[in-house]
Amino acid sequence: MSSLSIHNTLTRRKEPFVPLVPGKAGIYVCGPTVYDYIHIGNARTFSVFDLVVRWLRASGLAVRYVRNITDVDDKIMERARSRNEPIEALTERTVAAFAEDCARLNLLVPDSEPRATRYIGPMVEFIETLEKKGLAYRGANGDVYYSVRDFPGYGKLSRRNLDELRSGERVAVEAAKRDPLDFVLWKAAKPGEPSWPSVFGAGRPGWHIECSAMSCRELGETFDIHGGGWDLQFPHHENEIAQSEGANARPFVNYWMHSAFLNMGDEKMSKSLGNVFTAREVLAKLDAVQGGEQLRFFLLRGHYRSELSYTWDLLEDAGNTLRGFYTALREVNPEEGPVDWSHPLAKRFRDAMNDDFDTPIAFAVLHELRGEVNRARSPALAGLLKALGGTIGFLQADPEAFLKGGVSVDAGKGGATVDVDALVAERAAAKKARDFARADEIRRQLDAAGIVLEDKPGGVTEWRKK
RNA sequence: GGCGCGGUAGCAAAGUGGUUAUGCAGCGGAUUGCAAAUCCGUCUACGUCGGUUCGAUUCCGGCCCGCGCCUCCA
Repeated sequence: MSSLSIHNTLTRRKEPFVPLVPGKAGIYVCGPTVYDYIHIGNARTFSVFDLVVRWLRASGLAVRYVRNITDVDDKIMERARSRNEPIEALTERTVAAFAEDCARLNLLVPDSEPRATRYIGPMVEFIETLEKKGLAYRGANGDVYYSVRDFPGYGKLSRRNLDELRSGERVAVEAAKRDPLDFVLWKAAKPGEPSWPSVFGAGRPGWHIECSAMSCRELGETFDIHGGGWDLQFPHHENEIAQSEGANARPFVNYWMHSAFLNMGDEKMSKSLGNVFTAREVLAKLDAVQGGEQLRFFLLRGHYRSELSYTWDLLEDAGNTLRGFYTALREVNPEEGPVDWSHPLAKRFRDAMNDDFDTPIAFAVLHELRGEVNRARSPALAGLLKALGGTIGFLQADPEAFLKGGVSVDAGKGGATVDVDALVAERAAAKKARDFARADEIRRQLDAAGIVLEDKPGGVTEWRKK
């Protein structure tokens, strides 16, 4: 029986996963900054870690899953100001929208979603500890900074050498910093900005400190897995390590996981290129019933450490493939039940997932299983297919409902909605009378409306969305 | 300049020192009133030049090409 290996960014290699406490796992994922809807790159990252959590649980571990919400930040303040909306109204609205997007993508609700604004106290205490240990200092401008030169090992995650980091070349360095790479822990209050009282004076926390303080509260000083997008490696996660290990004098995280980027075609997603799509923009273009799982499948069928290109064709391709799975489950009613891990295909699926979440192979196994289901028409095998898909958050919808899709069917002529069932019934009568001309006319009419008819043995006609 | 990643068939995407990845698309066949679905079969591969090896897509080196981070960023 294979066991899980995880690629650890700290060591840049796959390592056997050994939980801190046998049978349990703690995972912290850097969540959204709630000033706008999440984009599909965010969706990829969150989907990846949803997959990780699901697989850890499928492996029998009791997982505590924490994903934070950053609700105090410069971008939030700017957005609230430009929209002339109170900050809290903006963040509450965005948090609610985020929850909707997650639900469409079939993302698990984390066990805890700590918000920065509710952990100001712990953050201040954290900074106090750092100051006592000589790792933090107060600048002339009232800000409190972390002194990176006083933390041995700074750069170990992103493999950067302090002297090679030419900070300040591209951005002006704050004069109050002793070293250009020092980062802010506490920002002194400015007029019109939200602030909290503290021993450092009124102010608000820097970005990095929330994750150190909240992960410590939620998961302890040392925990198993910390995840996020590739770009967070530096400086965010490097700074988290400096803060947490500096304050606690213990290892912070055992396994660092970073998901690769999603690009727009062959271009990087960026606001200046104007090619940032929100998850809900993409979902709006997809079928109301199928779209969420289609997007999830598109995001997860490649390996999480490989870059992924977003194109409409690839999204459609993912939809075609996914429909293939559901077609098999529609044709052979799956037995409900847990995974039979003794089945050879189940073993191969597990081996693939245990090999650093190798979803391309896992899905290849599922395709083989799909073929077996169709050949053998075995409810037990169909049940295995569904159960295996379920371990990573797929194939749990009702197959017929999934294949019929969710949007109203429009004939494209005068905007009239087609009554599919009535037409199918009429066609059945025509077929019985051997009026194939009429039957084919109805087929064509429905085809034009995006409906494919499938005649089954016994005179039954199924239909699905094209 | 520093650090790092990748080039696999039409498209996507794994993996392996010698034996079919897999999917979508295409093509042929079975099946079907016609279709669809399904099944069977099938065509396109491992950037380039060398090295190691009985044998390399798979290990090593050079080269070419593409890309990322070093600044807020999933």
